[in-house]
Amino acid sequence: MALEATVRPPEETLSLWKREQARLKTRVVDRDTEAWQRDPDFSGLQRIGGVDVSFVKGNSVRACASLVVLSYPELEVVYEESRMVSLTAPYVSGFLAFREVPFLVEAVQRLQEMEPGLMPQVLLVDGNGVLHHQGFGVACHLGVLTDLPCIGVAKKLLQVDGLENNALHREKIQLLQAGGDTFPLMGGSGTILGMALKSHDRSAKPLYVSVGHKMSLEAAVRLTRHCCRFRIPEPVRQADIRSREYIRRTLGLPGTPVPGSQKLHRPRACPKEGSREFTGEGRPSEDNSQGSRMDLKASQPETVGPGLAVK
DNA sequence: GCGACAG
DNA sequence: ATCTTGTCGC
Repeated sequence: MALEATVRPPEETLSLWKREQARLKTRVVDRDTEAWQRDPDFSGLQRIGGVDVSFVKGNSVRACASLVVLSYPELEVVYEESRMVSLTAPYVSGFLAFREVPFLVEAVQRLQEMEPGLMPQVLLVDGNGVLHHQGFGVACHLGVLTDLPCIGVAKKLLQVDGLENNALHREKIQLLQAGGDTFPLMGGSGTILGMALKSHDRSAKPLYVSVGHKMSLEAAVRLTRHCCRFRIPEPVRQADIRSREYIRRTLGLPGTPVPGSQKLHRPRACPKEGSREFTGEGRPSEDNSQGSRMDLKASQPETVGPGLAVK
């Protein structure tokens, strides 16, 4: 059975995860690698991806992972895939990627198979990049595993390396005037780990932008700003909206009983639907037979597609 | 016992 | 992340 994605993993698992983060961190590229990233108007940029995972309320395992692709600069959704998944790892601050990234990588892989022409040129990720305990947040993790440029966009400050959401920090926030205003987030070593960004004119809370992969912080901030019709950049916002919507429409549908309810309400046998999901297309459904528990599974796929190799 | 805590 | 209604403002 799927492990309790609620329990804190043993220290042994956490140190394995840390080792994996340290190993993959050496592959992060924290500078612009594409021509469009340096262009004042992002000329050449046509597709931006966004990913998010939403959860089923009373359930720590079931979730919906969404990948959307938006056109640039129109910011219209040109691709969407939302799919129910069964999480195997619990949420532990600093190790978010081990919970969510495997399903996001799979989504990118399916996109590469089904609609390679819609592969995004950059991914906006809900969470941090190098602004992280080990300097390797979920945006870096997804970037390295897919070899796509990635930007970390967090809604709350991760208090790490001396960064604190204290009075001084809140003062700086209040000094932000117009949309696009920023201030640097400097770690203890003096390195700029990210930027606080007022994403639009009337947004009290800033976004915390950091480099994920294959992009400079300056370009990451500028692009994030260009994606904000509202506080949350459109690619991430659309992924969030659509993953929640998918859950809302999926819950209560047959074939998806709540774990404990089966024995109580359905003591008798029914056709073995098991834990299959309805895709709405009658396609075979999700089966995260990752085989195991919480392990190094988040880093299992090392390649996504042409030119997207990671060894 | 108390504070911290991306999603 | 999720639990939750109304309310103030453009």
